[in-house]
Amino acid sequence: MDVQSTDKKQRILDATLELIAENGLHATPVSQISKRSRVSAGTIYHYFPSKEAIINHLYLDLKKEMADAAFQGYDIKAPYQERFFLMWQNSLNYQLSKPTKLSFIEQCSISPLISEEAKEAGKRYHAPLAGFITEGCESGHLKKMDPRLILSLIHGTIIGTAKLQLSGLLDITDEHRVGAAQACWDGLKAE
Amino acid sequence: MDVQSTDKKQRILDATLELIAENGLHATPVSQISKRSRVSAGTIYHYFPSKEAIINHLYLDLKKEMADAAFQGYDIKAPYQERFFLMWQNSLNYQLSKPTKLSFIEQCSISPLISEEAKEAGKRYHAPLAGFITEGCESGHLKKMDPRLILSLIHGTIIGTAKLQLSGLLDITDEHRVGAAQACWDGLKAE
Amino acid sequence: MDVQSTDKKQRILDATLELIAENGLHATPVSQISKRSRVSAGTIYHYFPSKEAIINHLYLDLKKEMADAAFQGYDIKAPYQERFFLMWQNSLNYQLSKPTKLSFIEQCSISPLISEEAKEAGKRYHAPLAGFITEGCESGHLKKMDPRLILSLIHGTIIGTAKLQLSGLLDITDEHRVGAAQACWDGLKAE
Amino acid sequence: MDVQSTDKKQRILDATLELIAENGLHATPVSQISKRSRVSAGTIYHYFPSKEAIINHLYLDLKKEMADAAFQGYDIKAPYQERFFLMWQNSLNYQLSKPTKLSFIEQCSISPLISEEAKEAGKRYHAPLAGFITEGCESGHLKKMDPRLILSLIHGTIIGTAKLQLSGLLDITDEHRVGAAQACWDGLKAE
DNA sequence: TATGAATGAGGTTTCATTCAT
DNA sequence: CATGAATGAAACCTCATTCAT
Repeated sequence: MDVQSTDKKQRILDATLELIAENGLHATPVSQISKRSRVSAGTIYHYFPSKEAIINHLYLDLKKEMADAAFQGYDIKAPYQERFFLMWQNSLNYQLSKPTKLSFIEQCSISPLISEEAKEAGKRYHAPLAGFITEGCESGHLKKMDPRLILSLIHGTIIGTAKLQLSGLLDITDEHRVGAAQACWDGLKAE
Repeated sequence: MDVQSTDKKQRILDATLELIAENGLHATPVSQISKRSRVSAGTIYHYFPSKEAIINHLYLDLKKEMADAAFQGYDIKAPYQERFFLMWQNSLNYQLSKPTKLSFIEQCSISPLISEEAKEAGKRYHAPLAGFITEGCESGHLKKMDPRLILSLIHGTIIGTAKLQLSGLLDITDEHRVGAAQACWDGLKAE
Repeated sequence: MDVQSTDKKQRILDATLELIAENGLHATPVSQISKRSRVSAGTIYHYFPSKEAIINHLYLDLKKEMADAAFQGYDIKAPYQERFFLMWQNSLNYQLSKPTKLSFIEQCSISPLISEEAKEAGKRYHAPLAGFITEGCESGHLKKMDPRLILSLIHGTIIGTAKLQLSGLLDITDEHRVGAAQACWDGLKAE
Repeated sequence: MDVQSTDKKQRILDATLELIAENGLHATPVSQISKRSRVSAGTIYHYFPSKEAIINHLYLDLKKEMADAAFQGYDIKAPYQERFFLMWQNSLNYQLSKPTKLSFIEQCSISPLISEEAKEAGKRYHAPLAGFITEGCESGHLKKMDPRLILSLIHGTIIGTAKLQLSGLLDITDEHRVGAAQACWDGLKAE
């Protein structure tokens, strides 16, 4: 696949992401994706077998991107708490800087449009994060709870904070970021 | 509106909720709502002006129900922490016992299908909860953070926990409930 | 049929006339007729077997009314030309004073909604007018042309003048009325 | 737009015209237009944004065609009366040879289906005709009446004559044509 | 590879009419 | 007689997908 091709495929994905974030999963016909991406309807079907496939592809791309974002600047030798804060902030920053992506993921993650296969693959991207939590539990930095529950609680606080900004209810300042991360840590750290 | 009528209206709402939880906001045509509710398509439009109206109605109903559920057994004279745990558990129990409702709300809360008007009205149901948080901040039981941020963090932990069960990743036991609630409290209580 | 009944029947006819004049033959559902007439949908079907029947009834009513209107103040002993002007003016005045009726008739007279039977019956109301024209031809007051053609030409000038006002293009003053009637007479009188 | 496309668009317009003339503005569903034109329902919406748009387009097409037809063989150097007769006959011939078009226009000209915009545009096609009338008034060939009224009277006699044939009441012969045109001229010429 | 006209199944909604009350 | 909730056929229109060019 040459540059031209990669470009078109990406434009299709970008347009789909934007439109679904703007207008919703429903209300995003292929014809609009075609217009926004400047790729003809026929060509879209050259790159993807169906509309559903575009969405599943996008879903996986984003899942991977989100997982990767968390580890930006990660230093395995840093103290556990420091790494915890880094990853929490990384994740929140990602969500805040790409609101369309949060909107898309939230709409799709429940929808049956996403195949079980894609959901399964999406979970695999969580493995490093899950490992980080397990490490914390075992090393005594985190409470003795099921790591999956801890991960969900962390994720919940990040999404909760990001949605607050997304919904326009509160502008998330640096002070809010630090406070929220601290609250999350205070709740999960072993006493 | 007599009993018969109320019944039909409710059947329409129930069927819509179930179908959207099962199949997604998209992929729930009126024809299916008609079949599932055993109310003819024409009659559906006798009770609601549009499909959108059904969904908005449902959204508001659920928002109210969720807000009310939180206050079940609320005793204003109980200690603050006790009330905090009660409401956290109430909310989680609600989400766990009505997984279709969580699925529906999560799909809709971002979707442009929900009118700004309905979103606004939905927020009003949060007022008592918001008041409870503000009280905690002012009385020194909770950290000095923006009450809206605190509320979002609490909500995030509840939804995060509930989704964990909904996705089949972990069966939430009583022990998990207590642990998660405790973590939430530990993170937000004034030290 | 008592007064109450007559009243309801008339209200149905009046509402139908108004609505069709306002919104067109299409775009006038029975539900609106019901609302405007303050007669329930079910009751409408007590008075008329179908929507089509209402329209046919209305059509015949108006045809008769128009024919009658032409002869208002008719004096058989008056000179022919005087009677000609009277009837021309009567007819124009009728159309100008009841624009909804002109609008209705123009929309229906071609439509296949009007049964052949009703059209036939409508024509019978023209008999006196046709007789008046025939008389003029035979007495040498009018040109020696087919009376049906003469009647159509007269009718055409009246409708043409009335529509001019109806369309808002020109406000028909007394001077215009007289001028148009004179032109019609000048065109048809035997030289 | 290639020949194929033009062809389809025209077939849609032709089918719509025929069906409305036959069955009325109401009672002409898109499904029938699709069948008669041998263009799938979906494709119809590729060429026109709505059914209303088809009808408005048709309306304007016909208005232009009618206006153009009047001037067929027009010779500016011919005497006024000769030009008057030419245009009157041209217009009548047009209406008689295209009865579906007359039926369509008569049904639409009042209907609210035709947008104000289209009505306005339709009127512009009358400008040359209006100019011809004004010229006659100013040159002393026609009576000193409002040119708009004169035009309406002429139009009324043409439509009246054409409808006579359309309704099957009288077969319009050449003799009738000449007689009617003469009557119209006699009525409007300056004495 | 790329296009976009074409398709027809299926979406939402309307409506004339009926019937239990 | 009167009502209006109920119906389901059919209206208008959209959309994922295909295919001739």
